[in-house]
Amino acid sequence: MRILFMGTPDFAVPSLQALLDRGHEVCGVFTQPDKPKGRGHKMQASPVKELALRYGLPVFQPATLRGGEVQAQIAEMQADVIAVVAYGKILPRAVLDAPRLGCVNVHGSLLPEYRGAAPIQWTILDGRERAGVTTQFMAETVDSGDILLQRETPVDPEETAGELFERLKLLGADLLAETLEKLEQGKLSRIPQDQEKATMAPMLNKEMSRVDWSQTAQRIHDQIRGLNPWPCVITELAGRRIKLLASRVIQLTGEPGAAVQTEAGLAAVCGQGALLITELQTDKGKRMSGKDYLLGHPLTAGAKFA
RNA sequence: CGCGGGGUGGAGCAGCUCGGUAGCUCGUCGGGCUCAUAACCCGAAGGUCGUAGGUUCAAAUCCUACCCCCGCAA
Repeated sequence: MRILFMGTPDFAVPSLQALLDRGHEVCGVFTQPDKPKGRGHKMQASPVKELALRYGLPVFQPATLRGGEVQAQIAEMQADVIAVVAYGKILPRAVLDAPRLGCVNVHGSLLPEYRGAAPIQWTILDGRERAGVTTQFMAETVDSGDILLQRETPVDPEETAGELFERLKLLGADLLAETLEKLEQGKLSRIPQDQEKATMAPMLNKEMSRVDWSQTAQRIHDQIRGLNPWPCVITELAGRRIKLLASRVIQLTGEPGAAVQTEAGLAAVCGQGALLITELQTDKGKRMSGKDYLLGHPLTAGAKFA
């Protein structure tokens, strides 16, 4: 099959890899332009670009897909299908209509739930027990297209967004390959989304890192899991920034926000129940268990998380 | 040249400003006490203080370069 691939971050890499492994002809790879990133603001190529270059595939990094020139270029490629996985740009009508079989997208949720930029994180943040991936025909409105295939997976109560992410990107890659093959054989039917059941999973921001200790321990636990590895729950203890990376719900009462030394380690009292802080990161950047933290940072009387 | 923090026995930290015997909490090992204990007491092992140079009578500490880790900002 002649495929034009569009994708940018890590999540998209296994999908491209799967298409290559199955012997499809990837006639081009679209990915976001290199950007100055990280410390020192060094230019950095996207993970998808790096993979594409390793395979010697033609790479395209237009700033926009809205120009007639790019659109003509895409049309000339005569791809059977365009596979889009976390590309980061809206595809205009002209591009959606270009390939013979249409544009197929992999999304990290069981659509119509969790449309948008951060479906995996919101699945965890909401404490959901089931997650999944969906392949859909792309529509002009984000993630509203007809569903092709879905695959579901249970979420572990302790699983972080990052861990679920790692699993779903592999599931997604499999599902994409399967979808394209069945699509080519005409074995798929399109299932329109139930628009009534649609929910949104907007991009995360740093505002969400703050903890409201009056909430239930379970809810804060989900917040810690859902925001890990980025942007993470950030709180303050003894005047210093602390990232909370992992926790466990325990029974303990007291003033919400109170920092308590327990036999098992550092704990934080919540509105209902409490959290044992099983992994945290100090402002020096070291990751450690709450127990280790206490060895070098003894709690003062009445210490509270901010 | 974006801004900034950090690398000290196995773990987490202090010491660095104002060079001069390597400190604290925990762990480990041995012994003791106790009806008992994650408690307490006594003792011991374990560190090229990130790397390489430099200054000095003397460097964890001051100077230079490099390596690694992290936060902010993007």
